[in-house]
Amino acid sequence: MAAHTHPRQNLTELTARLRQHAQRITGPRQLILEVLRREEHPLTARQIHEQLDCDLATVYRSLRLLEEMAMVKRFDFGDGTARFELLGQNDDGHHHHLVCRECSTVVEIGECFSGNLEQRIANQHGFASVSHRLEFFGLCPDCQAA
Amino acid sequence: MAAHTHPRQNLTELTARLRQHAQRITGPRQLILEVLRREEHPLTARQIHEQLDCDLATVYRSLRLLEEMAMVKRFDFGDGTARFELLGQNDDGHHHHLVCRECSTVVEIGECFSGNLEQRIANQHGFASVSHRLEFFGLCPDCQAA
DNA sequence: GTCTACTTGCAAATGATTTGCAATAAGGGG
DNA sequence: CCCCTTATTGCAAATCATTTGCAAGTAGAC
Ligand SMILES: [Mn+2]
Ligand SMILES: [Mn+2]
Ligand SMILES: [Zn+2]
Ligand SMILES: [Zn+2]
Repeated sequence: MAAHTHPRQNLTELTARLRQHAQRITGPRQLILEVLRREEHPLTARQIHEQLDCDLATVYRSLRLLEEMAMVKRFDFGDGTARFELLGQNDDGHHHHLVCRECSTVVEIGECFSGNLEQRIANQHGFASVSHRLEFFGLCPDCQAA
Repeated sequence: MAAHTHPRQNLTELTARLRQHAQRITGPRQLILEVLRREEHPLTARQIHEQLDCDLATVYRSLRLLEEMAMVKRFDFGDGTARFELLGQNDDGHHHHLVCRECSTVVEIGECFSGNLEQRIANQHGFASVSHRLEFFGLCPDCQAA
């Protein structure tokens, strides 16, 4: 399956990755990875913190580190709060979401528009290493009823 | 031309729109519209404020009002700061940007992927009134050289 | 010109995220 | 297993964008 599948890696594998980057395997870091490993949708730092027993600042610092190590990916739903998802071993994690404007339900979206468009835009303006950020918003089935 | 064209409306026209919404034509509101009218790229509340002589809070309040009146559109480049563009009379302002990751240069992009994809995603998950937010990021010609 | 509701300025409050710093713990070497 | 150096943590304070309470000011109707 695609990007929105649970990275089925175990903690051992994850700590191995941490070690590779010459980082220390600390309690908070392992716990954060465990929490993320169980979720299928991106979590906010606060949501992660609620399931843990360490300082919020530590959660933020760890997430930033894990992001730099490409072990987690940051998403932005435009509500001023970052969300994070665990990345698989050799996964760049590029994918999108469909978010309910009413209840914030999240649906993982693997599809994307043809890379053609992005390439054309890059060429057209002489930009290099172009990437994009795309999220969909709408009303989920439940919220349409209400 | 497309969405990224200057709304060539004059202030009279703009104040007329304000009046339609039973809002008062105040100094700050006119000034904000004047500032936005001269720009071709989205501006932050702070940037607008720098060109004015009223309180920053007033700028935020006015922008929110103008947004609700569909006279300005809010954009999010993922840097935690909202940006605003003036909207043309009957323009929903839907368009995208290509932003340099290095110097923040902005290029207006009128193109978009086929509405087909959006429709398919909506149907597939039973969502209604689906819209999307899409921005491109890359290295502009200048920043590639350096 | 008067009157009233809508607006503004100013200061304080918010909320997410970051940072300084002293206390603490991880992992290599002995 | 102990020690030592250095990375990491907890806590509190600082940032930053944006919002909000409130008293003073003003646009627009009469
Ligand atoms: Mn996802
Ligand atoms: Mn634009
Ligand atoms: Zn919903
Ligand atoms: Zn650039």
